[in-house]
Amino acid sequence: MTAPDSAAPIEPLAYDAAAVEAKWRARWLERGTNRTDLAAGPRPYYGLMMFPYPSAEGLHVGNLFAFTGNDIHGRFQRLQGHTVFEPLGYDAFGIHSENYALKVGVHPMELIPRNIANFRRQLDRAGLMVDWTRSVDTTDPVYYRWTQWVFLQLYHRGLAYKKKAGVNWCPSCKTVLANEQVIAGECERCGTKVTQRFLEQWFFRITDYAKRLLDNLDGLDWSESTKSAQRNWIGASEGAEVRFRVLDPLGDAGSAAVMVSREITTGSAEIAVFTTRPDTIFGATYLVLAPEHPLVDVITSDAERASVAAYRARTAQQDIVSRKTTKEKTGAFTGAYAVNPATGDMIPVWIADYVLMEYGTGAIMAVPGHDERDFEFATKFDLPIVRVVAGAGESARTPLTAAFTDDTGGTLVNSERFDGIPVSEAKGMVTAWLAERKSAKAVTTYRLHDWCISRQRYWGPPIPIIYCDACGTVPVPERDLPVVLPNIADYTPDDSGVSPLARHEEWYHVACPSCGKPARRETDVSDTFLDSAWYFLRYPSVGNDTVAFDPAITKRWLPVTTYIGGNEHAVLHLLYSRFTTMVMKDAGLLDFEEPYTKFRAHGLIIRDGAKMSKSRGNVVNPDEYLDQWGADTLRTYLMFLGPFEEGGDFRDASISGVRRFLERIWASVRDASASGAADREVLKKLHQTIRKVGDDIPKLSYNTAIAAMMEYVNVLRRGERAPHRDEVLPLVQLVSPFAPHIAEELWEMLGHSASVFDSGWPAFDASLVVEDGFDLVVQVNGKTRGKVRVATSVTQADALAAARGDAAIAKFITGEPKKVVLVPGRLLSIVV
RNA sequence: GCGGGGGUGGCGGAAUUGGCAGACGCGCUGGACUUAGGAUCCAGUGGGGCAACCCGUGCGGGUUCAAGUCCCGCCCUUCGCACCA
Repeated sequence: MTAPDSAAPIEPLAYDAAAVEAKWRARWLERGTNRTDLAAGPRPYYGLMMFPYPSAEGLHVGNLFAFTGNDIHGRFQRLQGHTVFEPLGYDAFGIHSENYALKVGVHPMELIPRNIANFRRQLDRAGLMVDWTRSVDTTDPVYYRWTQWVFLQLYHRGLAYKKKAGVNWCPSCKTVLANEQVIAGECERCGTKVTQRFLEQWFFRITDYAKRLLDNLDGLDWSESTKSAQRNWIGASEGAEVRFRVLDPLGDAGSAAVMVSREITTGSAEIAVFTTRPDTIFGATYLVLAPEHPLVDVITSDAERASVAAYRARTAQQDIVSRKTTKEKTGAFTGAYAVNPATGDMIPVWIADYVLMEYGTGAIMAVPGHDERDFEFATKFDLPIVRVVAGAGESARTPLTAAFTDDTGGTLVNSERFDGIPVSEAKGMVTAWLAERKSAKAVTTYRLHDWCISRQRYWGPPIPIIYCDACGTVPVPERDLPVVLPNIADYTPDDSGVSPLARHEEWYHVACPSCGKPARRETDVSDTFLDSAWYFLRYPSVGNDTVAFDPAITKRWLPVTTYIGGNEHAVLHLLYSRFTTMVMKDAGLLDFEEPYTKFRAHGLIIRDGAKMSKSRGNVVNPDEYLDQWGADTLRTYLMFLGPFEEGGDFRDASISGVRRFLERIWASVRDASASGAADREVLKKLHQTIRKVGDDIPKLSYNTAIAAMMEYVNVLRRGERAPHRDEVLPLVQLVSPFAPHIAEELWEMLGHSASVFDSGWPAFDASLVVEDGFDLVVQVNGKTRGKVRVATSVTQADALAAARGDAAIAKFITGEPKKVVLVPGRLLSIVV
């Protein structure tokens, strides 16, 4: 029998990911599917994702993972009827770009646009619902004009100031290094010994906002890990500031009695210290100042001047990192003495580098009996150690072989009127007692430092300040913004420690905006964290070049509804943008002070159990996977390999399962029949799935949502049954946030002409999932012995009867039940 | 040291917050269809045992009819902070 001329049976249309994806990329562009109507769309939903640094290597699967997770969330919100705004831009300034440009010998102004073009190409393939008409590029003068404007707002509010600060300096790279670039006192790149330099730098007074930044955290819907990292970083500690009077260094150091009387008449200097343990003041046997402390010059005796100067010089040379990590105690005696306000004793004043100028008051009262560092120091320099706290089973005379630092269980000893009082109570009591005598006050100190925004480099927005001999420091008037970063050929940093911009004469020299006389520009550029501290304010106002952010559109779209990003920015970026927002609020420019209502940190994609890195050679290039599997498969796979907030291990092996899942959906829709009726059991599973996926997506439980859809497809296709159209149509909507291209194609195959993303979310019908009975699990003496089918509303007595009627279970019910517990809808527990 | 996550089959991971441990996927085993299978489909798959059953969520205790989940004491791991007074 030969077939008639109608040829072989028609090949069923196979899923061709590349064709489908190309078709829908073009269609979305042409229809403007991803453009957001910012002015009129109902129920605004601002779904922000952290913008990437456009590296020369191109998009990383880690970026893709993060963006996809955010995109799914955004597409889901759109299906729920929100007007979703999902912008994306480029964070392209900074030392990374500059160093890379120097390395490959291509100017950043040439390199960055090239990188951005490549990023854009890759991002377009990823199927993100990004509104590209409102993108930002931090290196574009159209953008950084407003970054400079933000600087000026802070400057005008007295929140930007200049001060000298120590920085890590690599003499070989001729550049300032961040603390994390210093490895064991050496430059991470070239291995040269790092030194410390003092440079005039611009700072933002973020410490003025420490309390607000800390207190507001409680009310934010953020990942707990992120809030905790911020709390850690702000580092509030409660304690007391205690003042110690310094004795006249010229006096006779041999007699305490004489000294005390002299000191009252001369009224010499006071040293303020910060302590979290005011209760231990009776054990404060010496004071220590940071070597940089301004009082050191005042109090140092002639006899000690040379050794103090030598010690200070040595400290000034040391790099900042090794100073903080070298535990070996060093120091020098100043020759001065102070009075312990609790005991009246004369105690020596030392300087040591274990005391940091930038924390607290830059001075401490040393209590060697109850602080490990002080104990070590006192032991080394033979200073007195006094016990003032006794732990359980200890007395005032129990010798101290190490510092006793427990501040929960102890009671005070050798502390006069406070003897016997528990440490927990004594803290407040001692502070109050000292306060009465005008020697102390309760204070909270923060670990947070002011934000240094100066960079002595080329690739950043110039700080908009002009120095005039007549007028002093003059901010660039807003009408003169932007201060354009000049395109200079030689942007290599040099040994001067001054930005390369200083070498560009015609840019550097400028007329003073205030008096017109010759003046000079600030040559530092600002930190990239300033670029990203306000970018979310800009997106909705992109295109409006008369303001940084339009008040009406800002009111409509901000604060950001959901922000998703990596935990590597949990501290600095998020803190700086919160601070900037608070300042804008205080300036009356915004009516909210927390920029991100909800923040979730995504996890990290690792490979072979390790973070992806070039040196390890385990970096996954998304292009390869997009070519081989398509964006829909890669997206869904990335979301399936683990919980979104934890990340997961990328492995080639399991991607095929996800691809098979999409193919099965494709075949189900292709083969669906419109005649007859949908199967009731299948519909039940469908509606359970609608509920599950709808519950899981908002929780970012993408992996379990996908698993639920896979389960449904297994039911749908069981035994190679032919699905009904009503069984597959809602599935296309469910899967669409994950696999948008194939969903659009299938939606069209089902006869729709509009986008699936404007079709709404399938309705969940509770009546379809009602079960008329269920399998009751029966436990006897705590062990599962079987299950019986019973009615949903079964009573305990009926359940027990049913269990007894099942031979396999009944044989374990050996006597009269002592106790019976029925968990409705779940199980029956019988104790015999 | 302080703070935040984690420890579940061969692997990635589920488990409605105290209620059938191992959903879903990979891998593996067997089968079907095939000239063929690295395609597709079906079935099985924590360990032990012929079986009835027994044992199993890092370790040791405890609470409970019932513990991966709660309590106490440890171990390991990962991330953040750290000479911060």
